[in-house]
Amino acid sequence: MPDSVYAYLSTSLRSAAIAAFGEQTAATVDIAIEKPKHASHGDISSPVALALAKTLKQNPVAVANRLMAGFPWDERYVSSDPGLERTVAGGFINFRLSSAYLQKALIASVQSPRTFGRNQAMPAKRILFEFVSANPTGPMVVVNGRAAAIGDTVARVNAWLGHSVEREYYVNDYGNQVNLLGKSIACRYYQSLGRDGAIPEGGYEGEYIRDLAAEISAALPEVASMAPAQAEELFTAEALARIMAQQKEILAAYGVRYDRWFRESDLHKSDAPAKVLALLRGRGLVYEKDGAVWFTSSQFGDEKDRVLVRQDSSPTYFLADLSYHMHKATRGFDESYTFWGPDHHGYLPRLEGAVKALGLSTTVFKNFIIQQVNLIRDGQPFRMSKRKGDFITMADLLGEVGVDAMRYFFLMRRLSSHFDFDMTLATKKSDDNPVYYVQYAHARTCSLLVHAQQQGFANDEIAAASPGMLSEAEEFALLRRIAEFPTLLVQTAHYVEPQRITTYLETFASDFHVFYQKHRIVTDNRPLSCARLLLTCGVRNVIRLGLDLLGVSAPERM
RNA sequence: GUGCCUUUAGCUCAACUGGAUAGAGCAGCGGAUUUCUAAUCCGCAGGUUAGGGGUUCGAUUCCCUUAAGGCACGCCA
Repeated sequence: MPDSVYAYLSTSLRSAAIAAFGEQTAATVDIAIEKPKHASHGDISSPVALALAKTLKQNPVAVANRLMAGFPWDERYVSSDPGLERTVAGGFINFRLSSAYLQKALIASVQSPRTFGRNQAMPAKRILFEFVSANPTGPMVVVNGRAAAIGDTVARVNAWLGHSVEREYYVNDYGNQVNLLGKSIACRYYQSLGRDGAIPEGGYEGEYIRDLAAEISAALPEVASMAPAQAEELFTAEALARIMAQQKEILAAYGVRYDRWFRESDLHKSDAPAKVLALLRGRGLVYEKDGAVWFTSSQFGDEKDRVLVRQDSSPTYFLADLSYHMHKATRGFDESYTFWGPDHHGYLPRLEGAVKALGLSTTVFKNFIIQQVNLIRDGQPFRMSKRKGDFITMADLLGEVGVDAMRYFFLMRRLSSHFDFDMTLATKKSDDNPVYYVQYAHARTCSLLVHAQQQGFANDEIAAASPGMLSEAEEFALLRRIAEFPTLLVQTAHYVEPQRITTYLETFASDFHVFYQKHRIVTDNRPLSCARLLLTCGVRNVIRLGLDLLGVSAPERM
């Protein structure tokens, strides 16, 4: 038995098409299953007859009717009651979910909330998610917060679906940037001792550099007696450790825990970069020019060739990144997602080109750019200036708006959209803040169940209620929402679009508020009350589950 | 200059990846509470989907083009 109505419909429509028009014709079309825009069209529909009509050069309605003549109706999924809905309209084939299907979903959401929505049909995969990976040379910025929310939630959804997920943070603790970090701190340290010296070209000038210099020299007084080069090294190592610890702390407070912090420097300690170089060289994709070693990335869609090994024979970030990808490839993941910041979109063509050149599968390695974030305060764009000191970091934003609003807001939009974060709205505890709207619906279900208990409704009695008592339009709307949840998760994971969950929760919350407004749940009619309380349980579980996947709390009282 | 992202109601965004009458929230206006939470609900109004062209039964979605905004263009990471 197919585990979803989608699977049932697509196989059934396929076999009906074969029966009606023969295998050859049926094979020419995809069986699309979609949710109609208007509820009056049914719960699920398929435009397959429109596509077939084109191949057959026949009237779509006639094609649809012929196709449906041999359709294998199954009441466990859809209702075949012709009075319920016109099955064929304008060439679309419309279905209504059966009561049996809806009731089964409700029971599942109430009885096994810890597995509701898990996809048993899908084989479990091992999936790696790398995200944030901010340079350990300064504080994390607001776009890192967006990446953290998205990467973590996509990982949560995949884990929920039954996959084995790992979260990884790539630490760029090697090369010029970290050297500059150490030099900058050393410079501030010597300045504090009254010695001369300027921050090196391209070095870090933020206030936190002074703080690090003071903290480290206080913790490790022996730095005073060290030669400058040695002191620089110590400052570098110690600063990296401190910055990483701080990043971990902030991310943990934000609800994100990584399974692994992968250090770039470890790659350089091994022969991994040399191996990648040899591999590319063996394929004739490498050449020498101006004393450097180049990769022919222009053959792979990049605008020009890129350097792998510099004139001074040190490896570039690019080469290290390729060896990192090779390393990931040897670890046996079925899929490997990398979420990049907006500043990396120019980098992806060469990376994807090289990944292809290395023979790595592009269906395994998937890259996503998370677009920039603009802060809005009091309706005005908040222009950040490091010099003036009015710079808002990820930690600042977290402190100001809190985990719930911050994660929720970052998850409201698709990754590719440039996001305006309205700080004033996010901190507002009012009805125009969507986080509270959804949380309030959850709190309402909880207080309703508490109220029912006080009125003498026992949990057992509610659990044994008959969902067949539910007949109002508002009740069916909620049943459909619950039944829709498993598909929502599959699609969210497939398209990597977490905003589907926030959109879903908002409409779901709205449906519940409407239901609540229109119907009294706890009444003298005991069987009906129990059925409505059962429904309320399902609503509560699914909203809570959705909020959990977003990393947003589900308060029981507000 | 080149590449990438974005452009849908006054504002912020959806539209299940090419389907039916483009939908929500906020803001605006008008209503609903002797009731299980009014952080709620109901109604009204709001559109040439930035402009133009193309592809086809059908386009917000795909292609071309123009415009606007943003980001990136290093032997940094």
